[in-house]
Amino acid sequence: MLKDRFLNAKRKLFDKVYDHLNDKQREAVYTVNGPLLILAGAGSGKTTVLVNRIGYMIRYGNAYNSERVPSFVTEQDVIELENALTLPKAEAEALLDRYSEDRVKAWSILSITFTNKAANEMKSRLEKKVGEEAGAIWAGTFHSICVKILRRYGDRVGYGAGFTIYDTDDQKKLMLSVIKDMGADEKMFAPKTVLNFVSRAKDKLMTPDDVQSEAKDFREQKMAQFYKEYQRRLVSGNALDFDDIIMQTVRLLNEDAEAREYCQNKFRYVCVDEYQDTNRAQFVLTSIISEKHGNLMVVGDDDQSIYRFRGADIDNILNFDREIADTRVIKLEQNYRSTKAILDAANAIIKNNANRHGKSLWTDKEGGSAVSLRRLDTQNDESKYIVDKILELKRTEGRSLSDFAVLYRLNSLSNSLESAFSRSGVPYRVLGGLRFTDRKEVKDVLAYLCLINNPSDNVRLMRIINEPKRKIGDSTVNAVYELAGRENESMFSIMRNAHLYPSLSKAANKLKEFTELILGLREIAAVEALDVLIDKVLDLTGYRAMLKAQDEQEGKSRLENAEELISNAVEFINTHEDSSLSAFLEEMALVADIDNYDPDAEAVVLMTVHSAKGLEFPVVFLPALEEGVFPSSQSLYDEAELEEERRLAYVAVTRAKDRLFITHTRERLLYGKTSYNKLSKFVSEIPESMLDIEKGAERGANPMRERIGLGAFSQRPQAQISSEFTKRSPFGASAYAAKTSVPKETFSVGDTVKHPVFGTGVITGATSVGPDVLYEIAFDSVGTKKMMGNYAKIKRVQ
DNA sequence: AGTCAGTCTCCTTCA
DNA sequence: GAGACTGACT
Repeated sequence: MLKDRFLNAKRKLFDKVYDHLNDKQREAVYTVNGPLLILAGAGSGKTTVLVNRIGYMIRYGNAYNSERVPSFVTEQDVIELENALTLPKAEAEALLDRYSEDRVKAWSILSITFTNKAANEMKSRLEKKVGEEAGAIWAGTFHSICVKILRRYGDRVGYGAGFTIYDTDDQKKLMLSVIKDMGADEKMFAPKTVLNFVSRAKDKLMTPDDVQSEAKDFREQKMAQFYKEYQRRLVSGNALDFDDIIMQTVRLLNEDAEAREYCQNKFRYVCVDEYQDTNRAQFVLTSIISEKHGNLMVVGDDDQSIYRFRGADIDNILNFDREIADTRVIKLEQNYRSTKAILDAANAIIKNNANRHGKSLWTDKEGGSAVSLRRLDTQNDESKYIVDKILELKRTEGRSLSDFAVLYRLNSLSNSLESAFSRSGVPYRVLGGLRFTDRKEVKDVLAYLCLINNPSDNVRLMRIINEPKRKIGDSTVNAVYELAGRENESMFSIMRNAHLYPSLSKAANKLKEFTELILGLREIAAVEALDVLIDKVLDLTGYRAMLKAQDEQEGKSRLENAEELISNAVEFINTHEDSSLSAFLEEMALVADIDNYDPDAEAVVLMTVHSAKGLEFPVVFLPALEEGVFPSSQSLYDEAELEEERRLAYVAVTRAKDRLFITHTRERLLYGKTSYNKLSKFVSEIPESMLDIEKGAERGANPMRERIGLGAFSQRPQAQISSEFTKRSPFGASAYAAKTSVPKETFSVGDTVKHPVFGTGVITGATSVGPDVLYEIAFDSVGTKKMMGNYAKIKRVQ
């Protein structure tokens, strides 16, 4: 009796303390023990749940679900609890402190995210919620956490504590030398392709031997060999690439009992965010760490899994509850971000995917403006339409420029938008593009620092040995490289003794000079602070002088970038206990960009849909929703790829809070080719009743209409058809054929056609050539042919 | 060693 | 169509 009353009152009071959350969110917060999968739809308050859950664990342990009644509890206490419902929240919270159970120690929590940005956001929100104790939580990215573990135990799997991390650029250089040294043609095997192959293998924890034994053909055999040699060189240089950071940590935890037990004992509670983005290696990693205590919580949204191309395995989230026994699954489907009109459109799109858990977002808000669809003639018209619309909404709805975002599938689509914005003088920012640490000058200076830190780093040495020019040409570098390989020494040590090698005699002095420069800087590094060191590097290597000598604009901004590194160093010294050179280099290797996206800056923001994931904007424009662009042409004939594109479309639509504008164009210049694309199938998946098709907008080829014999533009008033259709319509505008200068039926990418000789095929390209169209047609039996529309005897196949 | 013209490629991205 | 890259030339 008393027990029931107590438990009841306690739980009621908890529900009051967390009454800013909905039922599902609260259920997630209270579920502390055991495996937990939270399927969090877009805008469903995922981060709030994560933060509140950790706060709850630390403050109350498992109090809500506990069935225990503490022995001290009297009827008085129960009455106090029952009456506490009217208390202010802070007092109710304090009262519940008395009934906390198995409180979780902050240091036993491991919280993993994908990006530094997310990790930092998590840290600062935890600090607000939990206070000082939050500092003890291990919150970081997969990579930063694994590096921490490897710095401690890496020697058990052959990595000295001072290991270096290779970025994509370093990897490319290393792989190129592997391919060349193994006598293969780098045109047949592009380093990028081989690296991608290696990266996918490492994502799945496959060693070179695993890959070798599974190789399907000669090509894969060969790439497995490159992988093997590439890996050998990484290890001998005490270096890891990004994928190694995860894979070698898994290997360490599998092979070394002490390291495994350390992690398993320490991290009693493991939380993983953005779980739909994890790859196999990351799945295994989190499984091992949480194996002992079984408290693994993962949060994600299978409908927002958009990183297949970089190894993310959607099966991790789809099968989590099947792979891990007794998993509790909680779906967060209430959306607090978008209007009903926008959510309905998003649901209409995503429900066409077969491979998903199945969620449907809802909101208790009613209405909202319908999603707008507009068709324009060219991409310049499209850009102008967007700019004009923004100015119009700014005027009529009093919106700020920071309310608007333009999200596109391809970076190259930003060009025409950018010129429209700058022509009209509307402030805008393009996100993405070249990152700070990707700039050549920044990489060069970092390469100097790496070499100072670790002189046996051949890849970095080759990067800067002749930068600025020291008259050490390729032939000399190659000679050093070969000697180093033969003598099994680093290039640096060969160069120090250059005079001993006859083949280097001519360059010996210059090589020696270079090593002395680096050794001198090493001495400076030992006594001076980081910022001073970088300044000296710029001076003593002649790098600063080189940039100053360059033509004004370019050199000046590049020098600014290089010097920005000094500010980074100062910042680093101020915020880190260990401000050694190696600690700084590690930070620079792991931290992508200083995140400078300021959501309040008074400017329209332009970015890819991928980079917009996790963000939200009051008004969103989605240009180029066309077949072949979005969905991209590479995905048109592959169901899994197409589902991925559909998820991307879902992400795009769910970024919008109030208004969504979709546009497409009659013709588009892409990769130097004019293409005529149909409206994206994703837009066709939205019921017409949900769309506000603006005057002049059309739905494109609708299979239903074609079947019943209506042209795609049959509803279009005749008067408006004039000019833009005197050319040709991408939609097979047979109804207007007589009006156009091209008397023949026209086709667009994706159409199936029949040729009297070659049989059936699919249009893969359509380029306007004077008054005619040059089609590229992939025939089923004879491969791809190019033919002119006016002369080719091709017919549409239904 | 540096310059220039011709060639090739081209999606999305984080650590 | 732009940018990266290559190879030949000075």
